[in-house]
Amino acid sequence: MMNILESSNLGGYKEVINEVEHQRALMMDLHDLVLPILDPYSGQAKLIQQLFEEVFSCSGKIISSLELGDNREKQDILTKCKTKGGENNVENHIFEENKGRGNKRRKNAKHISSVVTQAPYFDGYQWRKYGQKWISKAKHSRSYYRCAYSKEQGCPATKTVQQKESDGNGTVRLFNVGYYGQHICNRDGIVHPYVVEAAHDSVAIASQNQSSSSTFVNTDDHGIQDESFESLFMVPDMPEYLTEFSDVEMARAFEITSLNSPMIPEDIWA
DNA sequence: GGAATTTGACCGGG
DNA sequence: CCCGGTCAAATTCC
Repeated sequence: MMNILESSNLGGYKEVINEVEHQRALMMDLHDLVLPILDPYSGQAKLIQQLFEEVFSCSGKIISSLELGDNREKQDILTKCKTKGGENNVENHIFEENKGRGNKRRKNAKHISSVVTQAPYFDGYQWRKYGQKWISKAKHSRSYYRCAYSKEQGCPATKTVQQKESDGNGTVRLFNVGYYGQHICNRDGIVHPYVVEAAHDSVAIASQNQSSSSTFVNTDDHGIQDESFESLFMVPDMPEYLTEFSDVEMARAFEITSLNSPMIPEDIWA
């Protein structure tokens, strides 16, 4: 481990990051197996949820700091090893320009980390969707979220979620989740799962967006059918942690995300 | 009626 | 000029 960290080649951190991400994916599998068999109303279930939450929080932080180290290292090497011209300042600009241009557009926030997960909505933060795009020839659209407290607290954190093109294994849906900008919002201001639970009783959250997106049926050559299934469980407004696992609807929704439910149209690209 | 989402427009970098 | 990130009007949801 230390050897890897100390190594000066570009792949050093990446290896560790990959391992942690793998660990994360395994934890997610475990999570998906365990949650359904728990009695949602038992205190035990809450405790287990909490433990999962903490584990994910930890690995998230590890990945985050490793990515930062990785970026720093890459920049180092980039500045040492010359390349063509002033062109590679571009990367530096992205890192520093947060104030340079006073205006909004374009990645003003630097990339923090990327995670591959089965549960892109479970990361302990609340997000609000602000966009969705079909990316080049990707099979799935990418959704854009910003911190739910971006307005009240000016939190610059954003994230993108895009389903990975499956690498043959058809049983698991993986999502690429990219995080940009550091959270500056007050964590105390964030409602915790258990509070939320008490606050509003169970609703069929997972189905609330279906109707509105049903207009999005297109028989183009671009697997747009995907979109209809994505809307089945891509619940932009849902709290991004496990919280609602205590209610049956939510547990079912997550089941859909992780298992290949027959209710979900097959990926026509598979 | 307010809040959140959807979706096409817009913008800017490469 | 294309691509992808963001805006914002329209729409939906509660």
